Amino acid sequence: MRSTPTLDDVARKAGVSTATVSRCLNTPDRVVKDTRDKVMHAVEALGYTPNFGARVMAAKRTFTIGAIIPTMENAIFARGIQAFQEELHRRGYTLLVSSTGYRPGAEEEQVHALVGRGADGLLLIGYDRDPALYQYLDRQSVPALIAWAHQPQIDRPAIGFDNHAAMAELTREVLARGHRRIGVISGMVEGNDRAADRLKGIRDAVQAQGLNPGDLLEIQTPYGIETAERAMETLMQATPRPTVVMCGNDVLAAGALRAARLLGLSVPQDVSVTGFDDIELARIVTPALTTVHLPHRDMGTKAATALIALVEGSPEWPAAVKLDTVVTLRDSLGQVPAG
Amino acid sequence: MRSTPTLDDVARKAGVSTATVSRCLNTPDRVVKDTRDKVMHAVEALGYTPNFGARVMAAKRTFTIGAIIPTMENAIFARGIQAFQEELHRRGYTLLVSSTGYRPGAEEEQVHALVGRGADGLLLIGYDRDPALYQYLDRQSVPALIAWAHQPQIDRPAIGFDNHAAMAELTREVLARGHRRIGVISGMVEGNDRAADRLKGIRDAVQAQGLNPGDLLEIQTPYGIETAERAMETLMQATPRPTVVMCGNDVLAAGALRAARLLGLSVPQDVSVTGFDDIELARIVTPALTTVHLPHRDMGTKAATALIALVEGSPEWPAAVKLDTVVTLRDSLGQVPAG
DNA sequence: GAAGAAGATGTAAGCGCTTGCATAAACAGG
DNA sequence: CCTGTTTATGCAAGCGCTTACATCTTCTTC
Repeated sequence: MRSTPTLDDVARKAGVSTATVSRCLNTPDRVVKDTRDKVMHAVEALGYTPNFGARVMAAKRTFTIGAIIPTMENAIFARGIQAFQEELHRRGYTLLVSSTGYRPGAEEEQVHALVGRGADGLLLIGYDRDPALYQYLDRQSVPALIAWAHQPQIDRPAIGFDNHAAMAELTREVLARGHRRIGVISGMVEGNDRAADRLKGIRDAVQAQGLNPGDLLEIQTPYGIETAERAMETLMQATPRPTVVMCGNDVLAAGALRAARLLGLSVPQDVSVTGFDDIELARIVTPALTTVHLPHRDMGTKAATALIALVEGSPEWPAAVKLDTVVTLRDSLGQVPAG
Repeated sequence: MRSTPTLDDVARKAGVSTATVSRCLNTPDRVVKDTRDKVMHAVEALGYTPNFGARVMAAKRTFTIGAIIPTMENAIFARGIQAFQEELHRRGYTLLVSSTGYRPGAEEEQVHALVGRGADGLLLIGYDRDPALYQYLDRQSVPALIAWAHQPQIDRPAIGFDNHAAMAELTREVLARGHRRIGVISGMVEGNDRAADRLKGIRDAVQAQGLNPGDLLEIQTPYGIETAERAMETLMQATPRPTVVMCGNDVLAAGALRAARLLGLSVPQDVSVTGFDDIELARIVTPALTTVHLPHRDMGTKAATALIALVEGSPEWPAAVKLDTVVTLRDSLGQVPAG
């Protein structure tokens, strides 16, 4: 097993110094064409790839961005991350993604892994994490951009949505249709500020209407179709039954819809269902979901631009950017059933 | 901006040599508890993280696996990759994912990036790629495992499904229900052997039945709900109309279903639809999709085990492992309509 | 209590690359 | 043809870490 060729091998083969080879690869115009050809030829012949570790160590710059997301299974992140990566690529950066699988402690691990690997910047989801992690990032002076969330009062670069306001707005639509018995299927709020904000949005909107948030029938459950089905079954056993079930995201809503169908309930005649995110799923299910549209791709692209600006130390970036959301009315939300 | 602390800083602060610090971090049991505490304390205080590049360079081993997938947007890969990552993590490896977005040439780029970054092994999707890339990997002696595909005649470590056989089996079910006018919505087959195999599976099964594969109404389209809708609309304009539309995957099928609904056609009374993959989507849409079930998570887990074995130079791994698929009958496939 | 074994720690040589500085080559102008 | 520039290349010092080997401590054991 011949070991992989090094700069030195190339240099020797091309009959030049390692410095020249390095320059050929990094700043080709500082090398005369003739030499460059010789070098490139040697590179070709040897099948040489620069050793990234060595390069980083010597050059202090990696053009690598890391992203840590809770899970890859969720279309929500997939969408935005894909756009994020596309924009990064366009700008000459490489994206490395890793996921925590909602495992506690995993995020810290991944941050260390990515930072150690020389990531120039990090994309993180939501604000909610151990302050020590922020400290660590500051100390390492690795810029981090928070995405999918927006809390203007927190002074961190972020880009996202006002989950609270968006869900409150959707709730007002629900209330306007006469619904008063409201079921809620929320994601787990612990360590997930998106889920927490959405839940709070419902509560606050209900309260603003002069109703008692304590009357909400809330269930928290991990994201997933199946778990949502279980939750829906439970909610549908309450007496009197909720006339609407608001879900923390579209995946949960899809599960709720499915459970309703299996229970022989029709949506929205017997019970209404709402989602959040407006992923493709929302338009595929029957009936189509009333939900909150989030501009995921747009966010991904903007996040890339912002993070690069941060990394390259560009002038200024407003601490927190808020992207607009749109309550999107479709068939799954109807008037409260008579009686 | 204080620069990030190095092994040296830690050593100085703890009053030991760098070698001791390194040992504390890598082989703690070779250091007496007392010293270890001192060192760990210094590490803590300084917020030290080892520089990965340097470590790789010195140690030649990264415990990093790279995966290159066409896209993250597709639940199909997401599922398997998530399982892959979970297993890797359990075994002490870190997964770095990057996606090509079906961009030609992107895969090569990513392979170089990952290999340069010291990936110990790579997970690649499908067989179909420039032979030069395989050569390169061999030369660098970076083991690569091919997933999501299975071609026993090719002597490369792989784990996947027999897409051809599976689709052929599904086709026989379709034929058994009397369908003869068959529409096909396939993914783009160029550079995508999964799509190509599935398509061929249909053709061969049709031919085996004594029919003419040339009579199939085939459309190739990029993956996506919308594109599938367009394709379905086109197919439904044919006269006589196909009585069944077989799709290259569940996402395409979901689009076809949606288009059918919009056209006022009911499934399966007016037209049947089949998918492939059996992602969650398949059970959520109405009617539920008849499709081919692929054990994605299982494959992800097994792929991790296999790749680690390859990386660690374990005895032997059968060149190509085939996982079983199951034709799963649900409501979207019915008997051919009368008349 | 001395000799030897076993264990803990330090020393220093790289790993492959970039880059400031020195040197050599090429060119221009008189 | 010589000097003064400009340009192309080489030299060599690290970058932060691991690890064989050397050295210094502790234990054992008789």
